[in-house]
Amino acid sequence: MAGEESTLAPPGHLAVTTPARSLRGDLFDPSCPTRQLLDRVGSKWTSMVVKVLSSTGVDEVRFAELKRRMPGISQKMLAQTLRSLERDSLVERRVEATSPPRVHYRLTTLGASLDEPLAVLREWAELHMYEVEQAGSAWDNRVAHTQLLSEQP
Amino acid sequence: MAGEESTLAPPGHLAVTTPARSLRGDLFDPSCPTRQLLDRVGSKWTSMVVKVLSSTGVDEVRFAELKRRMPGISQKMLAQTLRSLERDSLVERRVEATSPPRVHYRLTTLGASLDEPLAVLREWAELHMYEVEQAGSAWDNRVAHTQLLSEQP
DNA sequence: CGGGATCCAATTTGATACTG
DNA sequence: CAGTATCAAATTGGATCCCG
Repeated sequence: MAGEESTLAPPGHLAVTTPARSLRGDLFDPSCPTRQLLDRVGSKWTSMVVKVLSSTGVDEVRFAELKRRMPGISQKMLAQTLRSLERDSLVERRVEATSPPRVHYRLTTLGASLDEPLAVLREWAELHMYEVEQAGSAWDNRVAHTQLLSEQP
Repeated sequence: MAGEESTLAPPGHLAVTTPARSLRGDLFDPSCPTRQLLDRVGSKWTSMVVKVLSSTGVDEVRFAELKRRMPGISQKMLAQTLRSLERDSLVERRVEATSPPRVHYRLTTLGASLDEPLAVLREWAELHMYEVEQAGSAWDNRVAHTQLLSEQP
């Protein structure tokens, strides 16, 4: 995920944050938009939050409900992921000032639009990842076999 | 990236590797195809290798040439990324037994097909990441400002 | 309830040096 | 040339405890 507080502007002048995109926008430079997107969707829970928020009937979901729909996530990671998404304007946060307070999350229009590319990725995964996994197992077996051979005295 | 040698089958029985996909294929379980794909494309150099191999005129590229086209990558990371992709059957490796040896890489059909979903992601990134970055800067400024206020004695 | 703050373990990446 | 091996640094994720 993007550094939580590491990106804070040095106090005293406003963050301009236009590092003069070095080359063309190639994947290797950190300011490349694709690289930045990949860093986000690659982080463990981001895509799932987007998916859950986009596939629910009601468009707002509360923190606890969200957590319940994502078995295995800790409060910390859920809060962290949500704040990252909020920072990116992909998610909106609404607080009901009751006691105890209720906090609702929803995708922004921008966030909702991200679900489409992710759906394409999901589709590819469902079509082809089985083949990838099979290839991986076969490769591992070949490696194990090779190692056994070279260990013979 | 998937563990390099951690996935080796215990010597003595073949790896069956069908962990009875726990629930539906939801993103949170490690055997979910989308999760596995995300782990791969999320790793730093994978997507770039796919892009470079898919966008070149000649369909085979040598190791050094590949490295030259990816400023910033180390030999180690390039080799590691390539072997991961080879393990996944997304890339094929061909060795010319000359001296010194020449090693050529190319995308498999499977690997080439992955470029399409990635292109969709790239397109979204180019359309919308600027907005995301702007939102991030604004958020950081708000946070910095809030902190300054709370620091007043 | 909805987090923030800490501490810690595991992974990932990078720099460097060595080799067939 | 095309790697492998090793070590150190940086990130990331998770477990916990605490708080309004």
